[in-house]
Amino acid sequence: MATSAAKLVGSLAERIGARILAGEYPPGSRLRQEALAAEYAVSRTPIREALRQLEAKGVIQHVPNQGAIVLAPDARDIREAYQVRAELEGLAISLAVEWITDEQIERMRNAQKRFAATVEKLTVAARMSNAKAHLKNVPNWVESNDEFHGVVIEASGNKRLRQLIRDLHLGFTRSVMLAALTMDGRRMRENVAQHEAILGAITRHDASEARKAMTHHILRSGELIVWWLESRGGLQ
Amino acid sequence: MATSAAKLVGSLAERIGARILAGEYPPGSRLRQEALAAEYAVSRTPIREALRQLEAKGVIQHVPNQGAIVLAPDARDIREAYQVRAELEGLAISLAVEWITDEQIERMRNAQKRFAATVEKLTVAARMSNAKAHLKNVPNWVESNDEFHGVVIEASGNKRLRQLIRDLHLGFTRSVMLAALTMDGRRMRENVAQHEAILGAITRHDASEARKAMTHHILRSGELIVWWLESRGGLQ
DNA sequence: AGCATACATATTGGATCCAATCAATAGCAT
DNA sequence: ATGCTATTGATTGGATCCAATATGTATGCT
Repeated sequence: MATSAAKLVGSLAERIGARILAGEYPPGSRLRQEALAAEYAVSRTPIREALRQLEAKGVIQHVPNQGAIVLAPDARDIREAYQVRAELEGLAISLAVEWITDEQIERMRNAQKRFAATVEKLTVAARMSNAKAHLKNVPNWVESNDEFHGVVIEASGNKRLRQLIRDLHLGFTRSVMLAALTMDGRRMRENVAQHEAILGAITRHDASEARKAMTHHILRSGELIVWWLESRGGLQ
Repeated sequence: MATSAAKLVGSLAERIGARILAGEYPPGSRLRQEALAAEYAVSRTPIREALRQLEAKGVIQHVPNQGAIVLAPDARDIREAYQVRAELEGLAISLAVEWITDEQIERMRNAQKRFAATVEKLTVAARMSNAKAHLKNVPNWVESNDEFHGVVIEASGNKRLRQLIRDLHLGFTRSVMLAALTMDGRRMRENVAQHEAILGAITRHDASEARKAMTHHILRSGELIVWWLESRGGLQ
């Protein structure tokens, strides 16, 4: 019974990776092959191959006779990754400026509208310490932010660049990032303003200004996350 | 008899990757698990895991019921990769400028001396169509060039950046690149001059100038390789 | 009680097994 | 001959097996 699904291993790696990102397999925890095999109703063989892929992508660490451990990046790792990400997305937007279509700009504008509206709601939720309203709006924050950045990367037309940026995101449990980025009203509005500046520059097709705005935006977000992590003693 | 070597799979992936880079498994060729297993005197299991790692790193492509194929990047892929590499090494040097030690600058200066000397010999070899002298000097070209760029990346102090740049190099059979870069005296001297400019800027600790020189240098090399490939109908 | 040692169990890692799929060849009809 | 079909052989892919190592627990000693 070789392969019922098209690419089982790839799909397993994706699903496991997603759950790491979601924090369901927390940083530092061990991934037992037998348990994963049972969970996904397959044998250990494809699980092992999926884990090797995640290892190659830097999501997990493989200790010789001990198995796979979800990596727990420290402040320095995050600072390094954001430095690189700022640079790559800076490149992306400087390329995108030349090739972006009006339709894509429109998508960014819409994403930005949703982003601003969500930030407004999150700000209110934060002010009233309304955890429920907060949780309800975080997915919208993620969606509109991803769309905004995604359009830029797509418009850059560089597939390799896209792949690298995507891989950079793996390995950081999203929930912790989000906590840092969606907790404070002032910082979130700062984010909105940065997006606005980016949107303005790209609309004017001003490559160098767009790049500057984008790298600044990402570096600032990175600093915020690092600050947040350090102020509460590490990730996890 | 679990694991005699510390990390068998990793070592296999490295060795197979090296041979791909060396062109011994040429682009487009199929990698048969059984053959590899025999070659490295192991069973198919660790081979399969190593192939999964290489797949995750973008060195090979995994077609569902057909196995692994060495990727054959086209001109566009190479252009994309060099665009990214230029950006990443640009970032690396702008960071390195701040942290580089005198000892590291000295290492760059030495590498540059060897590089210039080797280019001189290669130029003579090219002028006299002396293929033997050419082949004899290419390893020196590689070594001094790698050292030059390696010091910069090391001095950047960003490990993630280093990892990314290393992975970017995988998947391009080196021999073809080298052919493009070491064939013409004028281009090689241009390369030497670019290294000189980089060295000057980094010695003066001029970050923006160093970055400009580095990105220019790499973009130019990329163009040269693409031109070379297109003028002889694709890789391999 | 605290600590070290020894044993039992759990887990990994390579080898092997077999079904499913693909590639190649041979056979057949047009 | 050329093109199509069927069969054989090669190869992949998931499951299973067993040895080696690590982990966890119980036992004995100070």
